[in-house]
Parts: sequence; structure tokens; C-alpha cells
Amino acid sequence: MGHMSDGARPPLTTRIMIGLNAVLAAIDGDRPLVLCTKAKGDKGLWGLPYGPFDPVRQRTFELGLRDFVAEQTRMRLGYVEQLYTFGDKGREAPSAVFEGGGAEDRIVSVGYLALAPGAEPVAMENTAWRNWYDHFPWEDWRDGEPRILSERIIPALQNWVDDAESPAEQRNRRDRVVLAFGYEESGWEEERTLDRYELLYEAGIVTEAEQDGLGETLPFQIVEAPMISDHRRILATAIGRLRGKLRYRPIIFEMMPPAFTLLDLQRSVEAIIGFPLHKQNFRRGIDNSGLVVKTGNVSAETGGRPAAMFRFDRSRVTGKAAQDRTIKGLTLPRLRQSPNAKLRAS
Amino acid sequence: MGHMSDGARPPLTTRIMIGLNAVLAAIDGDRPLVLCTKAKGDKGLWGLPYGPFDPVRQRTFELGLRDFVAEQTRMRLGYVEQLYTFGDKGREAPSAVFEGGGAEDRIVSVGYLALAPGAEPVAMENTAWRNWYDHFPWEDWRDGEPRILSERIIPALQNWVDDAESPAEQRNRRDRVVLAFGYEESGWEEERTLDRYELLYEAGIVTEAEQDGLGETLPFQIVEAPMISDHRRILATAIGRLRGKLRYRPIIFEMMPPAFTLLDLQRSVEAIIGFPLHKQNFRRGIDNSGLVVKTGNVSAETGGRPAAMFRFDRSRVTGKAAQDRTIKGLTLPRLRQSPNAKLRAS
DNA sequence: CCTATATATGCTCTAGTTGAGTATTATTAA
DNA sequence: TTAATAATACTCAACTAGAGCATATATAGG
Repeated sequence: MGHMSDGARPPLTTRIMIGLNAVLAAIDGDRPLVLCTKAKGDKGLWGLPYGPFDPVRQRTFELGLRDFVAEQTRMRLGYVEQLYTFGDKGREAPSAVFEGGGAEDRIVSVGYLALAPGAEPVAMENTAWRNWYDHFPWEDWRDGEPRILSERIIPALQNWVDDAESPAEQRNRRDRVVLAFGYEESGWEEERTLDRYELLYEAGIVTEAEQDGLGETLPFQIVEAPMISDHRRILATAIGRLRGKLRYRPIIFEMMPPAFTLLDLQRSVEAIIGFPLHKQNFRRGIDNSGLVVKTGNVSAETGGRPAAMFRFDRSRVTGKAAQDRTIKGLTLPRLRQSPNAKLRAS
Repeated sequence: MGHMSDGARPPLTTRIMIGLNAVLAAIDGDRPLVLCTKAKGDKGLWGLPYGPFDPVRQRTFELGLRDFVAEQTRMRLGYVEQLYTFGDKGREAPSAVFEGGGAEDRIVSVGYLALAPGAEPVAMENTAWRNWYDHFPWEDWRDGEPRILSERIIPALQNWVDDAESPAEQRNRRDRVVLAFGYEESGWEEERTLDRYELLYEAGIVTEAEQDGLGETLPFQIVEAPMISDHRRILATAIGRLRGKLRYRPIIFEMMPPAFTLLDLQRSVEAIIGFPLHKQNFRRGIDNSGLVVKTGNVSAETGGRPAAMFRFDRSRVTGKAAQDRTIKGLTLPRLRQSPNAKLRAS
């Protein structure tokens, strides 16, 4: 295999180090949660759990991830999926991440999405489940268009578009905004979380502390809640991936308790995708997906007529039971015009 | 940020090296192509172009990728997308990849998918465009179910299922086969390319030369055409990603020449997804996607009535023109019962 | 010119899916 | 008993997807 260009060997003074980042997501009622850690010396900013990859002891990234998450948070991961590998120069200061790391080292981080069936309380200090919309307030449309979007972000984006140096660049910026935020005809696509974040970042509307070198000079910065390093970007990637995957894989059940009502399920899905669903059509979709079966119990939790409890039926994904239809994920019957946005779906 | 576990710093004797792998795909008529290289000393096996990532000189992976592909193949990449990062221990022998690499080093490779608008001939020795179905004969259903699948692969998989040690494991294997290969009800899902490859690999039905340590002892091996290292796995990932993405992004146009007929477009899509489409419904789908516009010219290439030429209309993806509908990708109107599988779609 | 052949392109029909809403049922609290 | 709160059942219309028929415009060969 020796046909690579010469000079390939990196000088010993520049080492590559690999960090593993975990986006551990769970749902609590109608709150989508992500496990965060806060480190001293980071001005109180939150970050994602991360750990170094040890090339000697760890056979695969995934095993390494499971190890350090268990060590840091006492949680054992279930569903795990690789997201993306972030390798841009300057994305973090090596010495801040790896003990013994020097400024000349290069840190690459591999982000993973992990799903938990519930948000067990974590006893560790500086570790907490946080609502991910605290860091992405523009992504939650469950009560209608977020005010921060219409009142602050869109005007700021408009300024950014107007600020472009050439008409071509202006058109390009405008198109990107329209596409990412679904204005005009195209419509909000919930899975474009990363596109939106990157646009806001590029426009200087969000920023991640000082290490980005943009300091206080940003013209349009208006949205707070940064995270350390590029962790908010990693979280945006995770949210987008999870949202997109709901449609074609029965992944939501990785985040559900063993038994649940259909409304529980609906609230969980809504928490993730960030917009309300049409209740009757949602259950119709669930119903003929064949993904769940009744347990026989009922829940009298909520005041009205008791709801039947369901559980995920794994045999439906393959087995003879699945009859004719291809099992994919969930149908997400959007509620277009909510009669009263304040009151959720009827 | 210094809250990582100690002992994080890898000993200097184990270095991490990062390789970049490019799956450069193009279409020629009805042949889906991938740019391959053949190295001496690899028993004549084909592989993907790859190069080391230089942490000193290269600011991002993507720039590094573009550099080494330009150097190795004289091609400038257009559309590029990160696929996956492969880091399992033992996936390749470092000394074979990096000059100066030692057995104690750890190689991680970041795979990328790149799309070319056409397969320009490459003048480089040991570099060629190859039909990707040469390495995945079971993935091409354009002329009906591939014989290798029904005659050899499925029986071998059946043996593998029967071979399971426990009934539970047997059921598990069976379910995985059913799901990946779409037998019984669920139906063939073209984007599960990687699932299928991994299943075949696990069952010992495909193998990648000797470094996998399985040697000649495989009970069921029946499919040839391996590639070096884990390049066939990377290619499977790329094919799956590309197939899946066609449905929701207008990515096919990255692989088309500036002007084309609708049949050209259909043949290209069919080449990628590996099954035939219903012609009239395909054009209906293209038509009301609004993704293309007539150039005004016609093509008298094929013998029958001349076909109108079209071009991709980028303005449709955002612009005012897009009217009401959300522009996604293509509809893929499957042709279920081909009247005569030998004759493609009517 | 006329005919066979080949493909492009237009149109219809049907079944299933999706968005939306109405109606009915089973509880608890006042 | 009534109001409130949900759960659950059903209906309806618009649209989408699979299928196939019909017509239009070329070329090749008499």
C-alpha cells in the first residue's frame, strides 16, 4: 500500500490527539434533555462530557466512549451512534483539553450521539441534565414561532444579508437564510439544526466565548447561552441527526420507558422535533405502524379518561407480524394552524 | 476545561495518525463509477484513493482531502461530504500506510464522499474509474434480483443462521438478515448497503484478504472482489449515504452534466439506487419538483423522438420561483413488477 | 412516400396517505 | 348531575404513488 506521497510522516513535535464527545440525550415529559458538565475555569460555561481516546487501551472509539462516560457520569450507554468528526485547526486549545498537551498539538474530536431511556438523576457534581433548548431557543416551535426568532434573529440576519459586500454575496446569503430558516415557501425543516447554527455563527449572531477570536466586535450578536469550545456545534449536529432519524427508524423507543401512553410518546416526539403534532393523526400513524402493542394496563395520570399503556414491539421490526408494510419510523403529522398556539395540540 | 481523567496523555511510543479516504463517485451512462487506485504489493487489489492528514499544514480535513486528491489524480473535487471515521484497532497495518509508521501506531481514517459531474479519464497509472457493482454485485437489482443473491448469498446466510449456537442467537441472526435484505414483508431498502455488507462480512461470506485473520477457514465464503484494508466498508458506507440522500436533497445534479435529458437523469438515478424506475412517474415527479428547466435544445441521440434537454435550476431550491412546495430531492417511483426484467423499464 | 420501430411525452385511473376536523366515550372534581 | 379533561373513533377532502394507455416525433428501410 505504499503509494502515498512522501513527507507523510508528521514531525514528532506535532501530535494528533483524539477526544471523544458524547451527546447523551433523554426526555423528561416535554423537556428534551442533554447531559452537560461544567468545568472550573470556563467562566461557568456548560459543555458536553468528553474524554481522551487512548489508542493503547481502547480497541474502538465506541468502547472508549462507553468507558469514559461510565467513569464520569456513572451511566451505562445503550444506543450509540457516531455523528461527525471535527478536525478544524484552532477549534480548541490542546493544553486545555489534554493534560500534557502542548500548543503545537492537534486535537480532533469524534462526536457521538447516545440515547437514554430516561433522565436518571446524576449525583456527580458539575454534571446535570439540561434542556437543550436553553442553548437553542430558536429551535422550539411548540408554542408557535419563537419570539427570539422573529424579534431578534431574523432582523439580525437581515442586517447580515444587507451587509454583504457584493450583490452576488448578498443573494447567496439571502438564499441560505431562506433555506435554513424556511422562510417564504420552503418551510421550516426541523432537522436543519446545524445549518441554522452555522449560519448564526457565521453571521456573528451566536458566538462561543472568546476563543473564536471575534471578541466583542461582533456587530449582530444577540443570542447568548454559548457552550465551551465547539460543543454547541456538536449538540446542533446531534439534534439534527436525531430529528431526521425519527422519521425512518424507530429510534424514539430508545428514549422511552418500558410502558407509556400514546400521549407520552407524542410529547416525547414533540420535545425532540420542536413542533406540535396532530394528536389523532399521530395515533393513527402509530397505530398502523404496528410498532407498539397494548400492555393491557391503563394510566389514570392526567385527569381525563384513562389512557391505555403501550410498549414497543421489537418483533414488529422484522418478524412475521409485520404483515405487509415496511416499518420505518414515525409519521410526523404536523399541526399547521394551531387554533391557539398557547394551548398546544388539542 | 481540565476535568478529564488523568493518564490521558498517550505515551509517545503510540502515535495516532489520521488518513483521509475519498470515495469519488461519478456516473457514466448507466454505470455508477468510483475512482480506485491499485497499489503494488497488494496482490492487485483495488482500493480507494487515500492520503495522510498532515496536522501541521492542513487546516481542515476537507482541505487536506482536496489537496491529496488533486495531487494523486489531478482532479479537483466539487461536492464533498464527510462520511464516517473508522478507528477500530487492527483495521490496517500502520507501516503499510504511513512511511515511517510503526506497528505500535494507531491509524484512524476519515472517509469522505465526493461527487464528480462526469468521469473524466484519468491519465495516472494504477488509477481508474470502476463500476462499483463489481464490488457489490448483490446491490444491483436493475435487471431483477441478482442471481448471486438468490443462488449463493441467501443460501449461505441461511447456513449462517442455522449455525447459530443458541436459539436466541439464531432468531437474532434471522431477524438481521430479514431486515437488511428485505425478505418477507419488509422489502429491499436500497440504502442499507452497509448493513448488508457488515452482515456478509460477519457471516464470512465476503472477506477482505488475509489481514482480517480469517484466512481460508471461512465456512461460507462465496463472494469475491475484495478491496484493500477496509475500503470496501467505506465504499458501502458511501453508497448507502448517497442512495439515502437522493430522496431528500437534489444531490443527483452534482453528478450530472450541465444539460441532460430526463432519461439520462433517470438512468443516472437508477445506476445509483440499483433498481428500475417507472418512467412516466419519474418524469412526473421531476416535473412538479420544479428542480429542472428546459434548455430549449433537444437531443437526437437515441433513435426515437428527440428528447428535450434540461438543466438543474438552482434558483428553485430557494428563490421566489419555488412557489408552494417544499423542495426536497427526487421521488423514486419504484417499478414493482417489471413486465420483463431483462428489458428495463418500459 | 409509407411502414415498422423506437423513444418521448401527455393523460387517466385507483389505492393509499396525509392534513384536518367532528363525534363519542370514560374518567375525576365540584 | 354537570363541567372539565382526555382518550379514542370516524369522516372527508386533497394529494401522492403505482400502473398503464394513448399520442407525438424521430430514424431506417422498403
